[in-house]
Amino acid sequence: MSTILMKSRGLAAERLADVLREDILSGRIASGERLGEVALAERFEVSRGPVRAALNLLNEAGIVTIVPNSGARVRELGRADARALYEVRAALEAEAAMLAAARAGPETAALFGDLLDQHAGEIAAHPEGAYLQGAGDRDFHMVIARMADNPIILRYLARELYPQLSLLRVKHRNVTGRGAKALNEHKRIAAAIADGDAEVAGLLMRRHIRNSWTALEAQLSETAKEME
Amino acid sequence: MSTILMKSRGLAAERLADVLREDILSGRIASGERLGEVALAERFEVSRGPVRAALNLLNEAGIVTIVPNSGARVRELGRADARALYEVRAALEAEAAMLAAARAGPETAALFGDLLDQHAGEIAAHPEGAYLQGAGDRDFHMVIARMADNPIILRYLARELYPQLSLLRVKHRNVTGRGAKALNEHKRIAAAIADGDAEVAGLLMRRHIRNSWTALEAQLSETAKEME
DNA sequence: TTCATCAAGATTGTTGACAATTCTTTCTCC
DNA sequence: GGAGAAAGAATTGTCAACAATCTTGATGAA
Repeated sequence: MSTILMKSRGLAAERLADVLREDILSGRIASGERLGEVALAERFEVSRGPVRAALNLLNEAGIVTIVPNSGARVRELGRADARALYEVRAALEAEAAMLAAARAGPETAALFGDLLDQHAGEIAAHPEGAYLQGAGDRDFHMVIARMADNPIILRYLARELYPQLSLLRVKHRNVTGRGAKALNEHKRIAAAIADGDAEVAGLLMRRHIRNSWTALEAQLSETAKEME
Repeated sequence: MSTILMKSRGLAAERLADVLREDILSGRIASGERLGEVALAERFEVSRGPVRAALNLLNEAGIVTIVPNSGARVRELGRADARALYEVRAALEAEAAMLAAARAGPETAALFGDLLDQHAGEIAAHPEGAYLQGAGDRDFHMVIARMADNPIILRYLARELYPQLSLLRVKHRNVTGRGAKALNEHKRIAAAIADGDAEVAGLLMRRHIRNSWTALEAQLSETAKEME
C-alpha cells in the first residue's frame, strides 16, 4: 500500500486530504465511488473526526460531494460542469494574464524563455503530446497566476479549478494531442506579458483557454457515447 | 439576545454558521475578535463538533481565519485584500454579464426594467445614497450572476466575494454616496444585456466595478488614517 | 530595563461512544 | 408478480472526555 503514515506534524486532516486527493486524481478511486467515514478512518488508523475534516476539505476543492446524512462520494463531473469550469477559467486566467503583464519586469522575458524551452524539450521527448496534461502546461499557467500577485485568483485556480479539471480528465481519459499548438500559444502569451501588453495578453489567454475547451469538448462527446 | 434556537432540521453547523455570519456582517462581532470554540459551544448550547464545522464554513467564505492549534478569529481585511477582491470581482462579474447577454431572452428587458424602477424608488426615498450597500445593488448583481447560469461564478460571488465585501464595509463604515451614478451605470449594463450585446455588457460591467473600487479606495485611505 | 526561560493555564486536536437518520432487505397485501 | 410498508443494518451527526499544543504571566539573569 502506498499509504505511508508519516505521523509528522501538522493537521491530520490535511495529510489525509493530500493522500485522498492523490488517490482520486490518479484514478485509484473512481468517480462516484463512496467515501465511507469508518472505512477511511480504519485505513488511516485515525478516528472519524479528522476524516470528516479531510472530506470537507476535498468538498471545498470540488472533487468530492457531500450529501448530509448520506455521505461523501467522489464527484461526478458532467458536461455542464466542464463548461462552467472553462468559463470561469477563461475569466480568471485572462485576468491573471492582464495583471501579470501589468507587473512584468525586465527579467520576465528570460524567465518565460527558460520555461518554454524546457517545455519544448518535453514535447520533443514525448511527441504524443501529453504536454497539456503533464506538469508543463500546468506550470505555465501557474507561473502566470503567481505573477498576477492575487491570492484569490491563485487559490481558485490551484485549489479548486485545476483539481476539478484533473478529475474531469481522469474520468474521460483525456489526452489531447494539442501539445505543439498549445506551446505556440503559450509563447505568444508570454511575449505579450513580457512586453507589458495587458490587453493582448488577456485576449490571447482567453482564446487559448477557449481552444483548450474545444479540444476537450470533442473528447467529452466521444467518451459520453462509449459510456452508455 | 437575538439567538433564537430554532432546533429545526438541517445540519447544526449550517445554522450556527448562519447566525455567526449575521453577527459578523452586522458588526456585532468585530474584526479581529477571537471566536473560541468553547464559548460558542456554550452560547449555542451545542458541543464543539458542530462549532468547528461552522467555523470551517465561515473560513471557506473568507470572513474568518483559522490558525491551526491557535484558533479562529474574525478576519481582518486590509487594503491588499480589498484590491485582490475587486480584481476578481471585475473578472467574474464581467464574465457573468457576457454570459447573461448571451442567454438573454425577449422578457429580459422587462425584468430589468421592473427591478431598476424599484431601485430608483429606493434611492429617491433615501437620498443619502445607501443604495450601494443595501439590498438593491446586491440584487442587481445577483440577478445577473443567476442569469449567467454558471454555478461556480454564482457560488464565488454569493458565498465568498460578497460576504468579504460586506465585512470590508462594516470595518470601514463604508457608505458610498454613489447611488444615483451607480443606478445609471446599472441601466446601461441592463440595456446591453437585454440587447444580447455580450461584448459591451462585459465592458460596462468591468468599468462599473472599477468605479466602485475607486470610490471605496478613497474611503479606505481615510479610515486607515483615522485608525492609527 | 530588557530579554530569555519556564511553568501554569487555557485552547485546540483527537478519540470513542451514543443518538438520529438513511438505506437495504424482507415481508405482507393487493 | 409487483407495490408498498416495516423492520433491520449500516452510516452519518453529535457529544463529552482526554491528549497535545499554544499562550500568558511570572521569574531571574544579563
